Amino acid sequence: MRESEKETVRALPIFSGMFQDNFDALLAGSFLQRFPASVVLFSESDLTDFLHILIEGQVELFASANNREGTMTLIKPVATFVLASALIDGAYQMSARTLEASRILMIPAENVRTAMLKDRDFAQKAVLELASCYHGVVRAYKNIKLRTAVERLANYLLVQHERQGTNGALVLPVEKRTLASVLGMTPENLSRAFSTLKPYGVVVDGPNIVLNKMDDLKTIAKPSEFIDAN
Amino acid sequence: MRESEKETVRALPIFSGMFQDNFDALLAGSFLQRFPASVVLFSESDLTDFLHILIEGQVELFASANNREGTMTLIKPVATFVLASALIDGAYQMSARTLEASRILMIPAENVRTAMLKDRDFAQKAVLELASCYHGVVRAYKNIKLRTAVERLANYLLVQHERQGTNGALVLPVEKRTLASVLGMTPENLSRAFSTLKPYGVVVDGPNIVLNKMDDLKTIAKPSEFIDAN
DNA sequence: CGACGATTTGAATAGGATCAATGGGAGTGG
DNA sequence: CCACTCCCATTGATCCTATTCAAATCGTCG
Repeated sequence: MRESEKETVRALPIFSGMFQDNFDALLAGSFLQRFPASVVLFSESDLTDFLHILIEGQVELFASANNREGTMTLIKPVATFVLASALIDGAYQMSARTLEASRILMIPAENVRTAMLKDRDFAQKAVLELASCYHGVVRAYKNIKLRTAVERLANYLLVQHERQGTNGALVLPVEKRTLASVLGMTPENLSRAFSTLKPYGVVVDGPNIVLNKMDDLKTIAKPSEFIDAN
Repeated sequence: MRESEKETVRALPIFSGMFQDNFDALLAGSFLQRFPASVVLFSESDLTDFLHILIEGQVELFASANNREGTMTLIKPVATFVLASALIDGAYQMSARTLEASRILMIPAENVRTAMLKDRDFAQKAVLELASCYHGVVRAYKNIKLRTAVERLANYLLVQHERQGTNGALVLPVEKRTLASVLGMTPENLSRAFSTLKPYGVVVDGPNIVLNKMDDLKTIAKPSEFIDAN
């Protein structure tokens, strides 16, 4: 890993308060690796060797069962993933693949567990991160259990709209087929869900979305502070 | 709290390795409270005042949106709940109600955060507990996203069957209406799912279930190590 | 140009929910 | 002890949501 990159990593919130010795020990045996798009990084049954930190690119965490496959969540830079698995020392529980060419910092799980014990600041931040991830999955679980497909899409659009500046338009950050999987539906059904939202002022042109009737859209979406990410 | 009860609590795995001073500080301001059945303990929007530990009884964590309600998970003694919320110092994110008369140890969330910083053994165990809860929600999320209602029921029966001794029979530990909510379906649909499983050797008599064709049941259930709890 | 994959649309089907009605305990009060 | 009530569970009928299968369009890339 280059020195400049090491400094970038060092500046990440989760590492920023660590003692230098502990940080160096944590990164011993770590490496920053480049992956092309559409590469499987690990499978849910693999034993957790590394805590991953996505520096650049995009990663999908997904799961399979029967013959079905579903997106668990999308990871965007800069963020850790599979922290829980790295702490528990078992299987990853989720599979991962790159959606774009990506750079990923891979830290031996063993080092993470050691650092948790040695460095109080790191332990504190890792715990908060983990608790936050927990609430993230809880939100996703509520989302799919308590809402219909159209409601999930409507709320997704509202969240993206806010994140992208609340200016009446937004751009889908992923392919529609991936979005469908994130929202727990088939690509065909996503197409139809967009059609259903047309009377609510949702205009679709490829990845470009315009929201013309925010009030109507919110009426059908019924957004909830405790489901939709801030 | 009585001395005998305090000792029971002290012996719980999550506390067993704590220094006595830290344990005493953690329990300062805590109380063990009795609740009758069907009482709401807190709502998802409430600020997290306490880490809860269910000593006796049964508790349901649930969530609401639109006009719908869904069970997130059931808590059985002895187990902590809302650990993540207690660490983050925000809203509970889930609501809770007793399903039976219950005794619950309530520890001020502030104390938990302090203990995490002061006591390494407690911090270590709390982190593992949290990571384990995280994987629990991930499993639930996979379960509902990748399986049909009948498959969820079939796998639920297989898990309960193992937990209860793998002797060809099991007893449902909750009312069917609650089970339906846990499995993400309506009570009517649960009834029909049981009917669907009849040709697979599932005989239902109230809460008593007999499994006569384990192989057939497994064929339709397609159990997965990474979805179904051990 | 031609192949491939993403997206959309249509038609048919399956999975679940809703509404309504009935039967069956458990608990209550007379 | 019995009648009554209430709630759970089951069953039927119907409706709605979402998936599947098929086909057409479109854009990208070699």
